Amino acid sequence: MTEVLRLLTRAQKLLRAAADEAMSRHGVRIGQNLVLEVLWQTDGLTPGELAARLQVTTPTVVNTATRMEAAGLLVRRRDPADGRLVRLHLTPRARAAERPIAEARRRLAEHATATLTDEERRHLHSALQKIIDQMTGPTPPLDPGEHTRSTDQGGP
Amino acid sequence: MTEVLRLLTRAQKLLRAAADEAMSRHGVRIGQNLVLEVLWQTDGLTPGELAARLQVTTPTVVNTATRMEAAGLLVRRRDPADGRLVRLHLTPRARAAERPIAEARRRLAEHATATLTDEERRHLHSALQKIIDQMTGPTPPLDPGEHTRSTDQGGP
DNA sequence: CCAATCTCATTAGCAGGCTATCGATCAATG
DNA sequence: CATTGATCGATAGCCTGCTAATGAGATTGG
Repeated sequence: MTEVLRLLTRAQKLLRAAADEAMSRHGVRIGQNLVLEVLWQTDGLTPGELAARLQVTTPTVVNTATRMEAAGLLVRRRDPADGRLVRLHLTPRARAAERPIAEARRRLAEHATATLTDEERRHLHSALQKIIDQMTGPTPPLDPGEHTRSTDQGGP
Repeated sequence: MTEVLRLLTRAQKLLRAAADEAMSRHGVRIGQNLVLEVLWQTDGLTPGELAARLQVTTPTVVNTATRMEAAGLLVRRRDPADGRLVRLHLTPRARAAERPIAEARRRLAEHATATLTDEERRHLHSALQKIIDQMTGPTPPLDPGEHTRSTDQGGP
């Protein structure tokens, strides 16, 4: 029963390590890749917006952005209209990494699921989705609009 | 195609967070739980042995053991026969946590897979196993002796 | 027997995740 | 207009994982 959870953890760890190794060859770490995947589509988001899309906390994005800035992958610009906001903009270096990284990602996914039939992939997909629904549905950890609220549900 | 990987990551993250939260109620964090699960069965292992069984590196076990020692969950004893070895022994406090934590783990696994049929669980299990086999078998991520040096695949 | 080597645990330092807190800025209200 | 409250990024500090380098102790070869 709990065996499935162990397999899930193990599989995810292997995939994460493989992804990190592949992307590191292009100067991008696994956590940075998540930010890139969003910014490649929509440049100039704020840390908070990114955190919401990536389902991580704002400090995680802030720290990752700092490392990416040091690596020359993005720059911070204060929003002229709202001084609280910081907008993250990709550099040409980050844009240049898009193709090879997307390709590496595709190859990894293909390799990992190479021994699965299409039906097995569909089954896997739906089973994972059910688990996610079960974990997020009955006890929603996030309210739309609210972000990273604590899990405290007891009254005041 | 890469969607399955995303779902896998997301599911694992949700489960990990839920497990950590549940175990924290018993004074045990998620990483410490892994060590406990092994030591409950076989007390007095060394950090290296534990690392091998848990499929993590030795420093990870050493650091976790240090935190667990501070939390009063285990004690370090030098092996009398071989001064290089350190044996990790559980305290009564760690033994007392076995029941409630096993129970919490069981409940979590049950909850997470509650909406799956037995057949779906079997499919999920085998699909994950295939991915793990694929990631560990055909292309061993590390050659013994080789050190995946990153960011430089080009010639001399 | 002693020096070189090997084996282990530890330490240092990084990445990536979290919560809690701070400081700055904006918005609303008196 | 000034104060107050909300919002947002940044910082501090923790846990968990990794690699590389250190150091103490065992083995082995000469």
